[in-house]
Amino acid sequence: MRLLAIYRTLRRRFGAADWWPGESVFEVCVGAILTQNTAWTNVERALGSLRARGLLSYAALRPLPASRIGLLIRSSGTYNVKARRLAAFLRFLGREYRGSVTAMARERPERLRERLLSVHGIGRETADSIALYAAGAPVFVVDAYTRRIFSRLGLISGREEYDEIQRFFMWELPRDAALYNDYHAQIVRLAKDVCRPRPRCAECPLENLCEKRGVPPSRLR
DNA sequence: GGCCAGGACACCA
DNA sequence: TGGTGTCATGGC
Repeated sequence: MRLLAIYRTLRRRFGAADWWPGESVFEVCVGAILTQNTAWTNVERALGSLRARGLLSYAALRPLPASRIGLLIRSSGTYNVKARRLAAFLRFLGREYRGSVTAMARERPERLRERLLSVHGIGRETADSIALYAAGAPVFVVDAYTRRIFSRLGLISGREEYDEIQRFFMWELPRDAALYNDYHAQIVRLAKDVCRPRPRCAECPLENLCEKRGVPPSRLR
């Protein structure tokens, strides 16, 4: 089963995902940084903390020192690190786009990715998440779920570089931001609802392919 | 009480 | 270029 067929199977099972979970484009950017190596439930708490104080906008957040931001996002973990990264992103947004995520979203996709990667604390996955989910750019997001699930299915080894896996997906799939958006959302849903916290392989829409391939149970989380 | 989560970076050899 | 340590909370 190849990539498009897998997507169609997931889509039939889960329906349209309508992602990313965020109430504004700015919130998507903040969430993309806060979710680094962190469960989304913890990110939601931090976003809620910012929202409750009316701080989920560039104008409100930009004047705050990183130390203050850190206290507000504690629940997302590694909060001192993430506060510095958020501050770096805010400086970037102010310097390059006068604080406007709308202006940022108008940037050409390749150029936007390149510029985001120059920001401290924004790596490939975070840059691509912002480019796709905040700016609607046709770039495929490769995350830990993607790596884990597709290596189990035998389509990648899982040890490839980020860019190599991304090229694989973008080579095989039509260049379509809506497709990349929903595909990644389907992967996350499969990982969360079926593969974790305890594998429910009998309910897997992908015909339990990884188990049939002899993937050991220890890898099925 | 230990393991893990939708990474990125610094440092070292 | 690749390996390892660090950051840190909250759920299970």
